[in-house]
Amino acid sequence: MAKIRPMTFTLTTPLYYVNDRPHIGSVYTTLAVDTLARFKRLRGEKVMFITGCDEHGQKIQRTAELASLEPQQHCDTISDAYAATWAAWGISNDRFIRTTDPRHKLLVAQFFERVQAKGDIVEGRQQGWYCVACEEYKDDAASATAPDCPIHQRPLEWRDELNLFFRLSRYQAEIEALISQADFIRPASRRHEVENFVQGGLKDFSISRINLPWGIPVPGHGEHTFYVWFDALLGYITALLEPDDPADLDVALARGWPAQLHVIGKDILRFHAVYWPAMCMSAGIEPPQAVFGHGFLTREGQKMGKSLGNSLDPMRLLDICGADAVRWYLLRDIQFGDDGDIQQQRLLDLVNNDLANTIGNLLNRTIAMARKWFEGVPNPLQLPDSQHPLALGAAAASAQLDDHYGQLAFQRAAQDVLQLAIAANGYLSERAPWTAIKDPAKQEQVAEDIYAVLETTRLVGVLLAALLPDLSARLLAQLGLPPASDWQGQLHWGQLLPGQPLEEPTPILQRLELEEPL
RNA sequence: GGCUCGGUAGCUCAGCUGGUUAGAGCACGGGAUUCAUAACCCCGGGGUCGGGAGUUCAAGUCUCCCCCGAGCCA
Repeated sequence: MAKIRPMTFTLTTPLYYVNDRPHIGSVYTTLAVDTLARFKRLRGEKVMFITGCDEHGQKIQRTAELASLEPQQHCDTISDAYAATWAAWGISNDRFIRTTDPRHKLLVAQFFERVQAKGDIVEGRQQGWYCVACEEYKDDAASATAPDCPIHQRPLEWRDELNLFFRLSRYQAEIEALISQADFIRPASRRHEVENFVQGGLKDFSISRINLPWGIPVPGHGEHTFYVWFDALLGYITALLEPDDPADLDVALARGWPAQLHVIGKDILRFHAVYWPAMCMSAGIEPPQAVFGHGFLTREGQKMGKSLGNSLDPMRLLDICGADAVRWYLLRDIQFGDDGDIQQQRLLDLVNNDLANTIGNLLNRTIAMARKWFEGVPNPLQLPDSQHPLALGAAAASAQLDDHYGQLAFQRAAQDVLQLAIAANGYLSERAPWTAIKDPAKQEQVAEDIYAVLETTRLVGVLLAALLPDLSARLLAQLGLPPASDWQGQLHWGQLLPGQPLEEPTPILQRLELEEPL
């Protein structure tokens, strides 16, 4: 069955909770989504890449109080830190939405009205043990005396209040149907988890809190504010608004809903794959088309965290290693979806081997030969054509890359490009132009070989554009070319201009050498 | 406690519906080479595929039990 392709490919990172400054996990998610967004753009699709911050809830209010700040001040600070982080890493997001945006509040109200009109809002009494850090009720028995949150190791708080409930239970069948679609929840391993949960029977969940000033007021329900999770995900829709658009739900939806893909950490899969689609259905809005829950990062085998003091500061990492190196390491070495372990030695090995030695040196050595023997791109009588082994290799790499990006298999996509560079290096040693050039009768052959390898290197640069935008641009610049912008045109074999002069090469990436731990 | 997913070379992992001497990258050792960021290219060592039993002509690959780890739900 052919799916109708919407005009806009909307994809999102989570809206990061402003409880604390950005950590490496958020960077990881965002880098992955950035890569996918760049890939889609290179493939000629219109992309709407959304990220932002989720800023309401009791946890934020308390964190602000502890710092003697107004919640809004606190949110501004952290939110700015996120925006600055993305700018520093060169993230190509089209939107940065904050759930404290005035227009967001209006959309939440409109959304709520729709859900209420549908008869999906009821009053109920919520009793139980609550973890503020999770912003979640736990299943501990009411008779427990002083339970702790198993995740946060902090005391749970007893709550007994009147809340508004969303009648999630009404959507049991529809949610089951939705998540049974093969590609709705990925990776598949996590789908079973959600299926299990849903099979257990969906229960209505409370969507409001009383006595919580730091939240969006529930229209028509005086003292209630929305539970963070009810308003947060709507940020994906608010984000679609153009700067001059009115705060109107339908206008926003027309700008690019449904989202094609929500990329999130595995911990919030249920909210995105169950609660959120049901809320959309209730409001008469199409649910998102897919949710991908990736794994978590550890560091040298250990969980990262304040308590262990082994967190990896993203800004420091960026300063020391650079965005290219970190992007390469995280996306090339960790299967997206699985948990991954960050190891400093491994990072150095891979970055130095793959980027500096294999790809960087390929460019360097090839340009050096071209300059030395041909004063630029060689101009053989017969240009290597699209049947040249390297041309075939490049075409194959490109096809596989498409496939792998489609599966969010960044690791494989990275290896596709790397393989092409390895093939080019292998071709050089096989042809040994440095020997052949000594024989005047072989000048023509050398010209052909160098042209083929230079052209392959160009394609390596083009294919790298989504994964390593900066390094790709630096590589192409040394071939006298602009950054890759359109794969349709730029992936064809044979675009290097014969006879074009080449500047003296400079390493596109210095080998990393770290004396101290990151 | 129930369920799910893992346990394959020193490290990180591929191995689809069972079928030639179990693979890759990194690390390590050796060789070749000089165009190049002491880079590139080639070769090699190393694994009783968590343990045990079973099914089969044939099992990392299927079944059962056990051990270990992670997760989801209670």
